[in-house]
Amino acid sequence: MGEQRVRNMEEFASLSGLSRPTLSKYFNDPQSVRASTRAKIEAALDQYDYTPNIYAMNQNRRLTRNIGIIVPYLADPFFAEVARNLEPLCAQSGFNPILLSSNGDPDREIENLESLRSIKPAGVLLAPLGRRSRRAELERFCNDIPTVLFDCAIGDTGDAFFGSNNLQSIGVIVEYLCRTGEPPAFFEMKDAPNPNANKRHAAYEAAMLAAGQEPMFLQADGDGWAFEQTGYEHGSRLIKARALPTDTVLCSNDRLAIGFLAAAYENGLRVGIDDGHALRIAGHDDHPYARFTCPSLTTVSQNYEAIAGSSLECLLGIVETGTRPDSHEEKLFEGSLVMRKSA
Amino acid sequence: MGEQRVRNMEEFASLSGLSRPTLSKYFNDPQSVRASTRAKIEAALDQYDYTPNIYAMNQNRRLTRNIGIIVPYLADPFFAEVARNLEPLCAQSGFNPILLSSNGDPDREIENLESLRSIKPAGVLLAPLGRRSRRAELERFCNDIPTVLFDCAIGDTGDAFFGSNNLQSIGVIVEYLCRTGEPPAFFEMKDAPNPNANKRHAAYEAAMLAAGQEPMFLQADGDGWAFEQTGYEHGSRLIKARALPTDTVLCSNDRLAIGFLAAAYENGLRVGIDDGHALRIAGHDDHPYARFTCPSLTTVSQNYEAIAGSSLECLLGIVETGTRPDSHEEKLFEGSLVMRKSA
DNA sequence: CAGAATATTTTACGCGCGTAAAAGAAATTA
DNA sequence: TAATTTCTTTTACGCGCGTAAAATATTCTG
Repeated sequence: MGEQRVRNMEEFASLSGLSRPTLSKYFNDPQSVRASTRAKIEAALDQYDYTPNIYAMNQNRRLTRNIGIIVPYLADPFFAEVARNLEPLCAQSGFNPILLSSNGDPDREIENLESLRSIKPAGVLLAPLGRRSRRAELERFCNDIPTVLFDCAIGDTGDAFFGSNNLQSIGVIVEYLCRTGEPPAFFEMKDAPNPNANKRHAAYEAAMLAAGQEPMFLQADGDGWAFEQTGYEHGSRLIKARALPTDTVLCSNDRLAIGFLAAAYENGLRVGIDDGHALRIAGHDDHPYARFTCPSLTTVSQNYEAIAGSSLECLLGIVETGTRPDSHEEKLFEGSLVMRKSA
Repeated sequence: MGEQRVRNMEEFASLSGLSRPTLSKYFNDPQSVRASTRAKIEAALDQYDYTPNIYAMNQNRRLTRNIGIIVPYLADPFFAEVARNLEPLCAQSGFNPILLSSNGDPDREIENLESLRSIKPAGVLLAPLGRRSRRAELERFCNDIPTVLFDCAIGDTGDAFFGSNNLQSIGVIVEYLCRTGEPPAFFEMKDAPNPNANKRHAAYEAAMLAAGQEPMFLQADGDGWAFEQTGYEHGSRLIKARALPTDTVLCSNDRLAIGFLAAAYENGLRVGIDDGHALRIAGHDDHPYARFTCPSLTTVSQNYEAIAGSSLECLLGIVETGTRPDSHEEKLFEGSLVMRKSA
């Protein structure tokens, strides 16, 4: 490929026998020049080593091709997986993903947004922290820059929101648990950082009432994003105190369930659906490791791909048409029951 | 804070009663102007809403303040954790981290490097894929741009390398296992994507010989990064075929061990160190979830923080002095035994 | 093949900032 | 207070590209 290094577009223009503005047009959109011209350019591109200076391009363009992606916690496998999938999708559409993690810290969330702002992104995909997010500042950002929220909604902030239908998904698993054994108690964080947790709380309550059962809540206090630890500690406490009101526990998410499973195991409680079980434990999300817990975790899957894919598609639509929707779109994807061995 | 929006440095200069070059100097390094001047600038910064245009800055600066970070697989908790820690460290030093994942694909690894190249980063931290990496292209990149490798070395490519001392860490756990029970068989991938796996293989062999034992290898074929799945499938096969040569298995990494644990559990094998155990399983890395497996996983910790921290420190040193070392530095951190319940 | 439609070139300007050199002002030293 | 050092201003140029308008060339249509 490239042998001779070319400094700038001017030089490359004369080498390829074309004018600089034509090349500028080509680099903005290869389809915008005649096919014969395009062939010439691409031949020259093959012969010489030249790439336009991104900074000079972005300085003058109305719109960069940067897409910001902000997740609340990168070490959470759910978000790592989403980020991993989003990256190539962006690239395929000719956009440049900028991945940032808030690390569970509302200040960092805002810092990330401000740092994105200075990059003049075409748009951003934001999975907010949730209840602790600084709402006013988020809204100000969304007003200035096309932003699609996913995973967790903040009122009707942002041009659109894509997430899971917690009402449906919790409904499905509560119904399943009630049908196949004792009705489940609901294990959750007392101060959940994420409004999804509140929705799941409400969904559980509704589903239990619908099944003619009395809701039972088990609430752990614990801070931040160390869900497994919280699940383990509070789970141990409950088991040791024999404070479980039923033999079935539905955890607000799989990470809590993983911790609870560890607690049950260490306290010699046999978890599962086979005869002689002492406890059934179910989760929510279909975490990448749910398949490998002992026993494997019964849960409700979140449609990761649909959520990530739709969010990006929606954002790119806004970016490419250049018109922001006047109404806040919102779409919730249904979860499906994943029956394994733990419940 | 900022009320009136200021377009450019020129305008901000006149508003703050200073000259543009002085401001330019300030934004490059606040310490380079007199304290009284700095106070004036910061007062103005408080009063008006102005941030320099990054693109214009980077266009003309010899050096950007971008640090590229490339990891082989973002959904691997080890790398997610490293990335999560690296981000704020960069920011604290006034650098801007750009996080990219190779997703296990050598082509993407090179694409990521090329995409970084166009951003003219001050330096990059690279955890390469390993054996599948395109070595020649990596080296070309490292010649052009200050690059520190971590986790996995590729010959002596890069200005420096920071990783784990596999010889020592495997030695420690092999010695422990031999001392406390039957000598371990070594469970690994047949075609490991990562040279660390080869080093661990050799380290196991050496440690076993040193302990006067015959090395025993259990090799799974499986592709890519789905280690848990591979560990589970091959583990099930071995257990069902009663093909384990000893009651102790040392897995090349924790993710394999997590899969193996699941296989043992499903096949009714009691794993652990207490009396009556059928199997002992150990891992390597101290994966974030190793604490929560059933039973909790005995393993050797990698010093994540030291590896990530030292790599960044080294890179920033190179960047800030502007001189690249003439010899390839290499530092290996020792792992420490983490005794839990599985072995 | 003429005329219309479309692409390309030319020309010219602007973006927002870095940077260098010389001149001027302020702070420090003796 | 004068001399010296240090910092700031002025002036001027350049970076690599976007973009607009008018002139020119190419391709398409009938």
